[in-house]
Amino acid sequence: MANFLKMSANYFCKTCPQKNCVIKLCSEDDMQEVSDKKETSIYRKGQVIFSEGSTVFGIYIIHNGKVKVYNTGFNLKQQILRFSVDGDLLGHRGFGAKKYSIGAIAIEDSVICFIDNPLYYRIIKRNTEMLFHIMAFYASELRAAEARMKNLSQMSVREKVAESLQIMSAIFGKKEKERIVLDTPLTRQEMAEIGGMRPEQFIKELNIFIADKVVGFSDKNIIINKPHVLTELLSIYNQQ
Amino acid sequence: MANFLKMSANYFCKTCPQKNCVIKLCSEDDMQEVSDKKETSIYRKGQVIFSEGSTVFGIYIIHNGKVKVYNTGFNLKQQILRFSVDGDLLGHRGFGAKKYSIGAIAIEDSVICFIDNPLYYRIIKRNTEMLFHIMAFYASELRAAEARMKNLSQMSVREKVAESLQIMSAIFGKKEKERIVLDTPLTRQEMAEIGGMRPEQFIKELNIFIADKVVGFSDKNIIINKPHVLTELLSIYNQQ
DNA sequence: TAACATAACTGATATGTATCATATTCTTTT
DNA sequence: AAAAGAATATGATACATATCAGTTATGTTA
Repeated sequence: MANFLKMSANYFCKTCPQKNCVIKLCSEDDMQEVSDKKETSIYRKGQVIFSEGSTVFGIYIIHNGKVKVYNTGFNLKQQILRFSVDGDLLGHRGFGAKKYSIGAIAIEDSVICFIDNPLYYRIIKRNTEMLFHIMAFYASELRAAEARMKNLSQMSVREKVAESLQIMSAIFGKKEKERIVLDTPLTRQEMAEIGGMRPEQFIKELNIFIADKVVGFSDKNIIINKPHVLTELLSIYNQQ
Repeated sequence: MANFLKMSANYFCKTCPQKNCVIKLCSEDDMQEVSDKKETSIYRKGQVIFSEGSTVFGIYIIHNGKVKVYNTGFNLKQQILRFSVDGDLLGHRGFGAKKYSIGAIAIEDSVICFIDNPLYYRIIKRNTEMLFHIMAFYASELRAAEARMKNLSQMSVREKVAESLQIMSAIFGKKEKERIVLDTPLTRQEMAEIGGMRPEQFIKELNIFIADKVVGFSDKNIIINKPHVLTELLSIYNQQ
């Protein structure tokens, strides 16, 4: 972990380059206190950050990296609820609860800061701007969760695959002219879990998109050749 | 609306009997200010409180009554996201947004207080206890939404009907010994929309529960004769 | 009370989805 | 480089669900 020690010099909140972090909305004093007391760790790809049923001790903020937030159903079938990326809060669903109802796993090497509850509670009491930002974040996540709830119950497998591709585009996509390259570490299984599908279903529909030239491959990456086709397919769900 | 004027005497926050209202967590001064500036209205059964796409001006609190919160999918298929009852916040998903992404309709005559955003923002800034209560409420709603997201994508129609019956029990159920009487104004269509189903599906599965004596009728009310059968059927989704 | 409109219910059928079995490709390990 | 294991892919089949058409019941209005 020499790597960790070398990097940790960047983890003073004041000089931290992560501009999306909510701690940036704190007063100078509070930012200093967080800087002193937070614990910053590296999570390797596949490593568990917290798991379903484990105790809530505080809140996490992603310095950099990517995390999948999931929930295990019966017979171990998982549903991916959300991806969290640089600057995102993580574990905020646990606010006011004793145990996490969901789990979080790093899907690439990630640097994540942890702030314990007593400190977190103190700073949100004192920093209105940060607080409003967090409340607005909760509200937007609630809207997103409910929109997906409706979508999952109404979409066909084909549409779920299209939506999953769009969600992955937002997280992993790199634009190349018209095309979007999905450089993602996700397995087909995990891609299927975004839309609550089986891997076979995902693969079959994906291959239909490939036959239609909407999607392609390059260096084993999925390439979305015609993003607008997906957008049109899903437009009936996204209007307003 | 003479009825309204007569009742409005009860709507001074200080003397209001609604103990679950978050305003009860405010300071005396703030409660007085809310009491003066809020607008209390009666919504008749079926009346729209706010609709999808309408502008967010503030927040609602249910003095008494019952409200369905829904989202319209394509070809007008609706998904009921949640029921809100006495003391609940309503419209809080709109926090930080310009427009509502969801709609709310009274499903029985309801008395609802409205607080505009400037006032709401002022009081949550100043009242930490209220604020923490609201944040915990957001977190719990997020957990509930995500749990239902998983359930909707994994449950069979039979299980969705069982879950819908449980959800209705929590809102409309009156316990009579072992049995639960569902005295609800919901149509079959609306019951189906709780679980994202078609009314035919709901009715068919409901009748199978009736054939199995798990559910029955009395005075046109649905009676859940054996609540434990539903609980067992859903136990695989609720463990942890 | 009759007529109408809405809601509730039933059955048949087509479509879509889940599951299983198996084949192929890729990746990792020795 | 060979072998083993994992991930990906494909096809066949059974099952569940969606949809449609039509019937019965209920409630509302004139």
